[in-house]
Amino acid sequence: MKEPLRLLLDQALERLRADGTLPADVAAPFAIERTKNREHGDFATNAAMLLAKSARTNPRALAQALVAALPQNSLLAKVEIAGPGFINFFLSPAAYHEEMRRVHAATQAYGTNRIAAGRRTGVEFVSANPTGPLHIGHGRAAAVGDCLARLLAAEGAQVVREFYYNDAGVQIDNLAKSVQARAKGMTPDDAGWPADGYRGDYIGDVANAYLRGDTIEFEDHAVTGAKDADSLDAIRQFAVAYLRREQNMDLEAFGVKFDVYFLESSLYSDRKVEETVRELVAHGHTYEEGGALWLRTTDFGDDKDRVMRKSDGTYTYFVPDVAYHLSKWQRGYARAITELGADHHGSLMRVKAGLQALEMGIPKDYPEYVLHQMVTVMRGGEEVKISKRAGSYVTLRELIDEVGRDAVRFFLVYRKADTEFTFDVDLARSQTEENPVYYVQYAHARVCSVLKQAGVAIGDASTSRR
RNA sequence: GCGCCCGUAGCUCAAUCGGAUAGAGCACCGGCCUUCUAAGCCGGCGGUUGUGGGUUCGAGUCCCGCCGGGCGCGCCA
Repeated sequence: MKEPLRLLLDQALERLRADGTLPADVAAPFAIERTKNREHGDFATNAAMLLAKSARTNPRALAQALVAALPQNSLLAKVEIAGPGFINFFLSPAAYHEEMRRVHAATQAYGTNRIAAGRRTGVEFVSANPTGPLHIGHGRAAAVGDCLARLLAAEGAQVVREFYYNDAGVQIDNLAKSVQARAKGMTPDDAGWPADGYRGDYIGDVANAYLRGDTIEFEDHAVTGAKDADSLDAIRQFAVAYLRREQNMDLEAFGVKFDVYFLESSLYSDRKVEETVRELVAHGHTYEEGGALWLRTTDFGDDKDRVMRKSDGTYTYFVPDVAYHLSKWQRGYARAITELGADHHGSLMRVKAGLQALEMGIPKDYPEYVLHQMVTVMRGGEEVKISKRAGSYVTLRELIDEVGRDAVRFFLVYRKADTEFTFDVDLARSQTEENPVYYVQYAHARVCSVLKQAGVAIGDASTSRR
């Protein structure tokens, strides 16, 4: 509806330029907005306020001229000038009828546009380490990231949903050691339990499956438990496969599908990490000190330099992260969006600094970050504490089973991503008007009922599960 | 101590690029069931936008200080 209004205004402005009311060369990025207040009509524009100065008149007088110059049309019932020089548009019933016809004709495509037509856009989200079941925080990431991807697609972008697996490195070692300890009959409170081991009960499940020789099938691989508690390598492979499959099942239950699962380990096997380091060294943004290789991130706005290669020869986590984001650029993502928990915001600066230090013409704001704040779970009026000691937390799967997929997704995108959020399980489950999900469902039921009473066939839009 | 995010009605939160009288839901108070679901509708009450300055025609929004909360600050990820 803004487009026809903009067209009318453009014509009016053209007339004013033609008759000399406005200088021939002025243009202003005026806005057409929905009004906040019904008394101000349906839409309003600030055009007169923005152009008054160059017309050498006051906003209200210019607004008068603009309104007088508007072409005749059937969309507008009334046009008023108000306040400091706003022009308020009141739509005619015919305008609404016309819009209804457009909705009906466009069906699912209604409201989409081509702003980002064909633009290759990578949206990375969740990216949980395969070291345990997904929790509510991952759920927020999944819901926010998936909505973002859908919105971008609705703008015509060519969206790729991407999940980055940290399947190499210390955390995975800790996982393997934990499963091994379980397989050897230890429990987390025993003296010999790995120092940074994972303590959750699921570790025992993984160990049992491994010892039974279960076969894990996922993403067209299959891994079979070797039953050998001494083979840390076999355990690692099995455990990662087991937990990746679990996470994939959680995500599927949540209605989120990824196009690319990108493995950190591939960055090593494809020599991308090496290549990245070589380029950074070649461009002179590194130095050696204390047996370690440092990246001069302070050249790019960081508050201190960061170690890239530790004195033991291994890389710190952000180096593959830079290599990963470089690969996004090399794979042709004109736009890359990385959705992260706010507790990782410290890594933003490093990754961006790394990309800039490569001197490959990657834009300064690449990638774009979307951060979400922490989620806490309330049940029975009390916060459900995450027990680090027991390794227990409320899993995404439990929440989906308990309150339903759509309700969980609804609540997780109901608030801005950058404010902390408390998920009240009892509220989400309640069948009362305090539960916004219930309220929305009721509205849907009423619409269906009205259509039924009217004898109108219920089409795709109203029977869609979405 | 430093960095990032947040602070708006009793509660949970909106407020588009800095624009009009800061809006919703819940809660509370009052009205409304012979016809589409009362799981509802209508009305009312409710605000020093944490606080003190600044910028300007105009600030919840931008800048500086302070107060309060969260997260981060490793040759961990």
